[in-house]
Amino acid sequence: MDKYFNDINHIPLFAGIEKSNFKSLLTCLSGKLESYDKHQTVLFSGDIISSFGVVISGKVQVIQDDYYGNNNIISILSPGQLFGESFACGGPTIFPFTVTTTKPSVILFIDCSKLAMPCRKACSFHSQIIQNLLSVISTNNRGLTEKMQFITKRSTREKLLAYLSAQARKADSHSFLIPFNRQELADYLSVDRSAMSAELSKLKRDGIIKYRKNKFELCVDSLSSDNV
Amino acid sequence: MDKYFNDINHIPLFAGIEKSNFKSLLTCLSGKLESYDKHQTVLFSGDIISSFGVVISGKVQVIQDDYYGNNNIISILSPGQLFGESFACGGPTIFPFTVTTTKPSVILFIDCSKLAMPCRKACSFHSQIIQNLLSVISTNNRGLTEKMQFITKRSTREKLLAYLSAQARKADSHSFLIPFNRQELADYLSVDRSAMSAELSKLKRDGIIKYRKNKFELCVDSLSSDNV
DNA sequence: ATAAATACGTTGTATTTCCAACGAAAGGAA
DNA sequence: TTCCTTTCGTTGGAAATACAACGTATTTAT
Repeated sequence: MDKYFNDINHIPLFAGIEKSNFKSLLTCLSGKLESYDKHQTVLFSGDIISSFGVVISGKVQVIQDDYYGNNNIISILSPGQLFGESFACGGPTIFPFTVTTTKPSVILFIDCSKLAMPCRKACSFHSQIIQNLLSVISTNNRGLTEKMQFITKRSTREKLLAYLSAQARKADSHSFLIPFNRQELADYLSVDRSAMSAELSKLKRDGIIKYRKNKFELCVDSLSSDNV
Repeated sequence: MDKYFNDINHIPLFAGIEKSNFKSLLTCLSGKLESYDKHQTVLFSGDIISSFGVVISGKVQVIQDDYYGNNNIISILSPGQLFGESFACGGPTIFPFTVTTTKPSVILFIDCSKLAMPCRKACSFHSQIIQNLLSVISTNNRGLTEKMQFITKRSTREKLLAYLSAQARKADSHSFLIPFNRQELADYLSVDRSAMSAELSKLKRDGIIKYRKNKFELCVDSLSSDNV
């Protein structure tokens, strides 16, 4: 069991937790460790969950099977990532996705209701975990909110400009690197890659942006609202 | 001051908190009440915040001014709603929106770092608040995730079908009511209203859905993945 | 170094969406 | 009732997107 916990500090949920405290923490939260083979189902869509999962090792997929029987991959999770947290933390809720392993995996389940309750021992790491969980969910939230701003734009051009200007703002510079290649950027903005590529060319031709590979630059002299 | 807190139980963050405990709770969390006139700025974009706001009375707007100087309304908040929570709860963070009042408003600010810490009095409502906050943020998260599933579809037809089948699943029935009129649905799915209306008609003509006003029905005999 | 694979831009066509405008239907107010 | 407002569906033209296909550059593997 110990072997799994060598790098718990790389897991955002356990940031700032002493490794020596970790076992008692698990007891305190009644964490449950489960092992799965490849292609096993961890959670079924429709399950009512009050605990969330932490991927300790392996790899799992979160899948949505819709009304028409199509399977959509919602996300692919690597060690350190959570699933079900925003369902379990709102009281027992129906979980609308199916979680399956794509590699042999070890998963830690933590009961949400145990979390918020102050434990008898008033352990210091207890409040740390709560803060971490709040932080993880909040970060997730910010990511979704930000992405929403881009995707809700109607045209590819607007989506690109919204995305690029947000990156420029973050970098606090006209020029900046983006962490995506073209296909990934297209997926992120949910547009067609080739159409996006064409639109990028047009933006360049129009003198609004410059780019080369994943280095982009917003042209200052184009900063009028006409372009958006 | 008391006048503001007559219906704190309608505020999700304070669900389950006894009104009699409320004052000591505020002390415990060092909550700060602030009053604003109409059209005052509550938070400036770029502010570093470690506390979030609870709209007690009035009405406020959350606005994003982008790189090109355009103002986009992110959300309009009524009493009981929060802002800044997913920024403040991830440690002190730069807040990328501007918050302004559109009516005279009273806002309660709560420091996030005070929340997670167990207080000296080990008050019971403290853990209740944490659970509530987790619940609020989680619910927000679920809403964003769900909406994302619809909006990331490429065509209006797919967006509609994804949305409608999700509603059908929630209602656990082929027929169900939706809480939007056409314009609101179009805004939610971020498509053009008239184009959406046309697409709805086409879906009806194709025998895939039936609808009248805001009552919709998915036709069972059309449940093949060909339509999606 | 060579070959294979991947990433990227371009183009043309078929679809789809947007946008503006209009009329019909439904609902509310006087 | 009558008038006014809002909601909704429809249509047509302009614009944008998706999709498939292809050539080139760049990267990775052998």
